[in-house]
Amino acid sequence: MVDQVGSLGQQMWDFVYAYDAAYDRAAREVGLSAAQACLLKAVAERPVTMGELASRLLCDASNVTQIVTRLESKGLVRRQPGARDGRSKEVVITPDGAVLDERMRVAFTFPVERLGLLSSDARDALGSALDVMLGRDG
Amino acid sequence: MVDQVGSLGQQMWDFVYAYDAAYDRAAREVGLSAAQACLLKAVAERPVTMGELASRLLCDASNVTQIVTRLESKGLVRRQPGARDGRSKEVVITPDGAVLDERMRVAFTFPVERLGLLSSDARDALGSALDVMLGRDG
DNA sequence: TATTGTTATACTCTATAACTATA
DNA sequence: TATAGTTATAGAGTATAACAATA
Repeated sequence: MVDQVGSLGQQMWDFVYAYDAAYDRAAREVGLSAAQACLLKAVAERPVTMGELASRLLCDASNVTQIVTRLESKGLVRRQPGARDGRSKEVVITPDGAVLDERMRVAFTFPVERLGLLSSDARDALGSALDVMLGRDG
Repeated sequence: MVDQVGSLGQQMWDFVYAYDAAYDRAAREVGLSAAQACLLKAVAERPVTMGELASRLLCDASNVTQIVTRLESKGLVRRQPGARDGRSKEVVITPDGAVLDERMRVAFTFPVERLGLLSSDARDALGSALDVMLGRDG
């Protein structure tokens, strides 16, 4: 059992390694860093405050300030005053930003490619395993 | 089917995100950056040349130079002349480095923790799926 | 001449501490 | 006074270009 976990641990490492590398490559293909692509993705769903971005990206607020400033200077997002709280700011994606986010999703072929190698049953099994490991059932 | 892949893609994203965050946290716990921990892990197996490290870490050689220099200044690795080729250098782990690498493995509890949530059958299924997605059979 | 590694440089990511403005 | 965000600063990761030493 320990050996099974050990070997699985190595496979998991290799897979995450390949996943991260592919994400980084895709981001650079569209002219972004991985961190920028990540933030753009978060903002693409809906406007998000700076603080919320820091929470979701698991980093310091001062870091978010800089990444947003860079994306803003590229015209991909803009800051707007927070809805209720005069202190807060929301980051909103621009049309150009939405286009680039979509290009990024297209460029990041890794997940679809790899999942496409699995049988339907294997996909089901993988989905169940990920649910459990993410604490989403059981 | 497309929806299945889409949902699975999100689960995969979430899992990789959690994995990366956990690795980063573990590295910081032992006083390393993720990149430093990664290089130390590579060198822990056996001496590796600078160029080989660049290949394995998927980065430029000049980057490896800097990371190795930092690890060397912490006394965790050392450079030694290459075996056959007088131009090359091998990076060798020191006793202190080996201790820290082991501490890192202990600190990085994420894989074992999460795999421990799975049944034996689910682990088998996950292992098979990863093999296929990593192109290691079929 | 080609290759291994380093140096110089520049940009990005990241965090800490001090600060401004608002609550 | 507490909170949201920014600024200043510093260390680390990263790549490109120019370079040294060796093959």
